[in-house]
Amino acid sequence: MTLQPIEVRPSAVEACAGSLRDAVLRGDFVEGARLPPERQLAQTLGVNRVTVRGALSRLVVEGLLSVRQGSGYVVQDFLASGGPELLPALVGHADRQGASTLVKDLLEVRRGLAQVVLTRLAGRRVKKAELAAIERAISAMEACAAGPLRDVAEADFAVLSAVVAATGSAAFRLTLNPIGQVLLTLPGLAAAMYRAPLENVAAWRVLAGWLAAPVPEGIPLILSALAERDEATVQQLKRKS
Amino acid sequence: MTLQPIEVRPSAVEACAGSLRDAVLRGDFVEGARLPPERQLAQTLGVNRVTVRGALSRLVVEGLLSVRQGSGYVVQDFLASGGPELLPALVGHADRQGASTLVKDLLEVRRGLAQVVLTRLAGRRVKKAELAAIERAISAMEACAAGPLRDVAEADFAVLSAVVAATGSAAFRLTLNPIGQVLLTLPGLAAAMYRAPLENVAAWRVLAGWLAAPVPEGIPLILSALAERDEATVQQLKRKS
DNA sequence: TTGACAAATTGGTCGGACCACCATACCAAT
DNA sequence: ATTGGTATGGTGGTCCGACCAATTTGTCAA
Repeated sequence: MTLQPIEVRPSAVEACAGSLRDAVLRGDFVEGARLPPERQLAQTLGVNRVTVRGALSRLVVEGLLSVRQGSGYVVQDFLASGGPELLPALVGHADRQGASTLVKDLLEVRRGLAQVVLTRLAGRRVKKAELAAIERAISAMEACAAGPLRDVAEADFAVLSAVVAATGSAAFRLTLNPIGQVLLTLPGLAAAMYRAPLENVAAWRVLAGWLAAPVPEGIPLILSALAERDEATVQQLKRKS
Repeated sequence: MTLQPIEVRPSAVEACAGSLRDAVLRGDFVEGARLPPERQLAQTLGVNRVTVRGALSRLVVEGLLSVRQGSGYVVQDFLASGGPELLPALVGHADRQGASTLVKDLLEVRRGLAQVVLTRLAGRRVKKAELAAIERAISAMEACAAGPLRDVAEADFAVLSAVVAATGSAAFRLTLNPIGQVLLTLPGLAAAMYRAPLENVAAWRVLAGWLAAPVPEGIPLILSALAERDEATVQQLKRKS
């Protein structure tokens, strides 16, 4: 009994949201154009109006649509108004080349944030409690290294999250969270990134060691290690799928 | 006739979402605890169940709650699962000191992303079309420098957005978008940041000039200028409110 | 004590109705 | 011909009541 991959049936509004999101990203509706009215969409999708309303409001939050009472839903330029949570859908619509580029760029963003975090941490004393939390997260990752990849990925993100938490900055954490969640949902990414989970654990241990005496000179080494791992991940991703 | 600040009445589900969000962030519900059922919340808030459902689903997307059919809504650790769009609400619940710290950190995140973007742009040739778009955005900002602050802030963000767009990376843009939107909604921030809009325009022009021949050596100067402006903004914010 | 079963609770969906806002076309006054 | 008001239909926003589906809880028998 290694694992039990439960499968959940997505809710109706989730299905509707996915369908509509795909349609928008596919370009079925011209940007700036108006979507069909809710009632018509409901009939087309064979679902109640309340359900499509839920889906549409979701897309509005995501930045794909805007809405005004009495007027209707208009397609937005999601690159100018959307959030990172759109990336999985974008990856789904891109070819192999485009998908790997998207992932590569997202990892670059993550490294950039990591650099800011490390820079901020440099020279400061990290509280013992937070250092202990990081150690705990690393150990947890080591513990599930042989288990399902999904758990490894989550544990890996938990370590990074703990490091970011050590900055004591809510803005940092809230900015990183969506990126981590996106990385978790990208299919095949975990398989490409955690081919040898224990190496990742070792890398984290290096970072934890640095945190004990965070001198700025140590940052480039850590960052280059991250870059190496990310590069290998992208290469593996290209080769695989 | 300088401007006409229209006022819109927020929708019912927005109001409900705000009320519930405040309650959660204020700690009225213990983390991990279950919220009252939808029907009860509807009665308490004096609104239909459909309406509170909309508000609750919104909070789920924001990472404040999780939900399971038959079980209920449970409060999440938003620092571990929330997105940057929570920051305005957080600022509203913080004291003066905490609020300015939140803003300062968010600006630090933005500078970090700017650094990554500039690093990526360095050494590459920026396409003429994108350079022109940046110039256009700067001119648009200059044009509305004397107008309402809200427009200045939007134009300023549009410039940064154009610069990021020059990277050709969707991940970069989608990561930055929420941060920009948050900065736009923070009350009083525009007043603190754009006390002399023309200076900001001049700074952008410097950046645009660098983009014509993006040598890595020019990056620190631009970044330090940004840091200076952000620092001044935070100081002004502390002093003011 | 344990396991299965039944009832109550709770979120998810449905159908229809009405209200508020908006877009358009039309008409009257200038 | 232009302007301003008005009427009509369309569209999103909210409400009501009902039922379905998943979960939790309580109960009882083995």
